[in-house]
Amino acid sequence: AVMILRSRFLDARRKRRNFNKQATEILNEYFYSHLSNPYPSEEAKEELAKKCGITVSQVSNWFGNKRIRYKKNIGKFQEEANIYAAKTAVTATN
Amino acid sequence: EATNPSSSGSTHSAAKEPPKGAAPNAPRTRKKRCPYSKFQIRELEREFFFNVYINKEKRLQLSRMLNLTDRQVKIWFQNRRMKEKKLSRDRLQYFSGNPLL
DNA sequence: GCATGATAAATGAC
DNA sequence: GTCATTTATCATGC
Repeated sequence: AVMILRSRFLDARRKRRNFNKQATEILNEYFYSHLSNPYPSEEAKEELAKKCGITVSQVSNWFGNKRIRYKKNIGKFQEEANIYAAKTAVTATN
Repeated sequence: EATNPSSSGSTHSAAKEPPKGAAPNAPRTRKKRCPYSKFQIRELEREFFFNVYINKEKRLQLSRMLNLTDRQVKIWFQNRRMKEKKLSRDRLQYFSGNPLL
């Protein structure tokens, strides 16, 4: 039984599973509200991880991928940026 | 599996190195990431199994055998130690935090 | 067929 | 030396 768990763990790292929509919403919300400095602190990462139901490493992976893919093609993310900008604007007024 | 998928077997000789002094303007281009071959990985892992920290002598020897720079070997061991640490963290979290499914 | 998460080389701060 | 990161590559989801 232990061996089954162990083997499952070992190859479970690269068996990718998409995050649920809510987690992606939370991550994007933070990213686009800190677009000038999208580098969450260790504490912020832990809080994001808890809220998203993922690990801190996964949060780091997400931000690493997001930063470079955003930088590489800002135009492609423009619509997404506007959406979350508007969303944070609404929450700010409330 | 025997041959190196990365072209020419040499991962550094063909790569760009800072000009020896001809061009003072230094747009030092970052070295392109070059995945290592199965053979290179096996030998590096073999040495890593014996000792996580490699001394300079074995490092030079390995770099010549694998056609890598000593700097590449040094960095590989650094990254490999970080990987080991992360694996330990993940294992701990996986086996302690979760109920056995 | 690309989007996306994870991993592998490479750099730099400290 | 560690360690967060950048970048390209890998593997999978859909």
